[in-house]
Amino acid sequence: MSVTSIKDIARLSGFSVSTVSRVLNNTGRFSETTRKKIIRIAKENNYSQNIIAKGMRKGRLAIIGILVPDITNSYYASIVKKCEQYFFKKDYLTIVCNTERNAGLEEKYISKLSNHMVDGLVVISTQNVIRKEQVDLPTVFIDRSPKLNNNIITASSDNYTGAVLATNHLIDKNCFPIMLTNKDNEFSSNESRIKGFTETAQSRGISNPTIISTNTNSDEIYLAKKAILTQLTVLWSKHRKLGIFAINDNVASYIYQIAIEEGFNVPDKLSIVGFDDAPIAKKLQLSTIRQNTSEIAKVSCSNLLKLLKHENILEHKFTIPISLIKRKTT
Amino acid sequence: MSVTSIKDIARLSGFSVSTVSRVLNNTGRFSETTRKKIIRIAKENNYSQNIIAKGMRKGRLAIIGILVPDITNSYYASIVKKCEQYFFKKDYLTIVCNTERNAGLEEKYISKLSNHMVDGLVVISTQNVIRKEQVDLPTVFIDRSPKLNNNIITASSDNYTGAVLATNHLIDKNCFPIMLTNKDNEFSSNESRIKGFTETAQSRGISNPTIISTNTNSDEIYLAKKAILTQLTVLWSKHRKLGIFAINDNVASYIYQIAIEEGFNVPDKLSIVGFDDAPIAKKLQLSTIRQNTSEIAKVSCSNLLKLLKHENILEHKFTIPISLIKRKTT
DNA sequence: GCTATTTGCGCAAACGTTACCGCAACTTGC
DNA sequence: GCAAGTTGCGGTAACGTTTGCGCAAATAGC
Repeated sequence: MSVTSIKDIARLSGFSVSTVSRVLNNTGRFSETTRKKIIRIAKENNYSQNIIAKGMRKGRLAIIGILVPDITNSYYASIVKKCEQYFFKKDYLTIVCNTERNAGLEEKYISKLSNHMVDGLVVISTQNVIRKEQVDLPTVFIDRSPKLNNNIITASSDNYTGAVLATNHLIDKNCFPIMLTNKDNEFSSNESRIKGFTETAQSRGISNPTIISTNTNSDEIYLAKKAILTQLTVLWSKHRKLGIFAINDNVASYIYQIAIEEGFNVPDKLSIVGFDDAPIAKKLQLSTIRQNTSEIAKVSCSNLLKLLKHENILEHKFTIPISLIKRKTT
Repeated sequence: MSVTSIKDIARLSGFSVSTVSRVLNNTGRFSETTRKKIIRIAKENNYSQNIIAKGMRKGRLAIIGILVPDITNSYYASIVKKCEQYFFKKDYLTIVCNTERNAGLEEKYISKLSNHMVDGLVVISTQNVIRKEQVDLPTVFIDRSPKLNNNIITASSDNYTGAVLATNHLIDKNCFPIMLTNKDNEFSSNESRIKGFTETAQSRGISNPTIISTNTNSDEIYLAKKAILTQLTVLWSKHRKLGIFAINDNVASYIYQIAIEEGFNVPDKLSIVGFDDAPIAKKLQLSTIRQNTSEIAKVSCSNLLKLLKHENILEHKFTIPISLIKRKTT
């Protein structure tokens, strides 16, 4: 029930409020007998600190805010979960905000989180809130381009190398490389992957690799089927074996579905590499580029906490290694 | 930067702290000219309320805590997301806690969330923390058996009817029904489904439907393949067509994978119905029982808020309708 | 046995709000 | 023009902590 305050414990134990506080926080000076008595009475009365009052005094509540586009996406969920667990071990709780990539919502969330609600912020993959956020809170960005600003902390996968790995793998398997990516490629991670794809293909003597841009939202991608098939048909007239590097596993699995429906042999006629190593990739045995979400989370959280403790930050841009997982689609 | 306090605004505007507070909260009496001046000065100085101080005064921070086994699970993620969005619309923020179904962790989270950190709690599918939770906070339970206690609010899918729908559907398709479920069926949702499955089969004249219990964790289920295959082979010797009702879509998709690998024709030789309508079910075109996560979230959140406002709660057990989605595996 | 240090504890301010209460000044009603 | 009501505002207590300061008592040093 804990309706008891520190005053009650003081009254019941016969000591002053300050002595009780010192005992309970194990700071300052008090005798062993005093300690035992106060602890006993506190326990008997089921006392526990009022966190708000403590926060008021300390100026902080020990909460971290996470802005994430959509917790339902397994890649984001994986990062958020690991951040939450990391923070909890360090005695922070985590407020999660689904922003839907909606700038208006983001602003609303941020203004709610400001004013001492949270100690710091983890922001995953949002575009244009940067102005607002810098106002207030110690922040770490995940999946945002390191090049945007020099004074903010960012952590993201090594998207460029991921694309290099995928592209080389496809070419090694004698595929003509095709990249299937988002239509709205405002995300720097996308840019890096396109760059890695193009440069790798060119370095392997393929001057004109194909890039297909389409809407890749779960629902919208179903509309792109015909257009994709047309492009594939054209390419098959020139190349025996095609290799698709998809922007994520969701898209890759969709291509895989189409291949099964249409009877294209995978991987003999069409090879597929996804991105993320989401559960679906494991389930369908898709080859993919694994993003190390544990490491992304760990780097982000540890550096945010350093920021909060005003420790020296050695670097501001963290690039997390990435790896190729070979499965049945290549 | 908002280092400004209400006192600064009072000083700068020439009014008292109380007048400023009244204007800013739009309570009590003040003149229009006063209002304009104070608002202007507050804006100029980029003032915003210190949420902790306000919380101290009000006794609450307007935060809700959610205990969830694992945010990485799409069914849970979907519920958590909708709760978060619901609460945010009502001006609450949401702290998310991944409990991993670990009783020790649950207790730790709950004790962190108590002491005025959160106004209320949403608890998803945990077993034995009920004792602890009842101590403190207004709580809504999701996916817990309504029968456990009469004074707590619970919301869960109509698992019984879900099982009835699935079983009838399989029998309608001339399948001999098999249920594939968790080994540790401490969850009431599981019990209800088993009951629905058994009773339906019996009512359709099948007195001995098969129930296979195994570990259904993502990793562990891979170990059960041989045992499952053995059972299926035995049953095929007696029945032309088998129909598996799987405890969730993850398990269903695993069975589907096995069927493809082993060359069992789906749905002609083996039909499959999953549970949840997770993304994987849509992707693989699995027939399944859809849980209405939106409705579960809505009912849970709205009733928790009623509890917080001390409104009358009309009922304490909410059972959310469920539906059969027919796709390619039946 | 006297000074110097340490120990144990209490007082009170402060964190930034909100809200009750009271009091002028102004307005209304007749 | 006077009583009654209304409006606009300020003073201040309170929410439950933590913490700097001070002081008496106990202990140590020699």
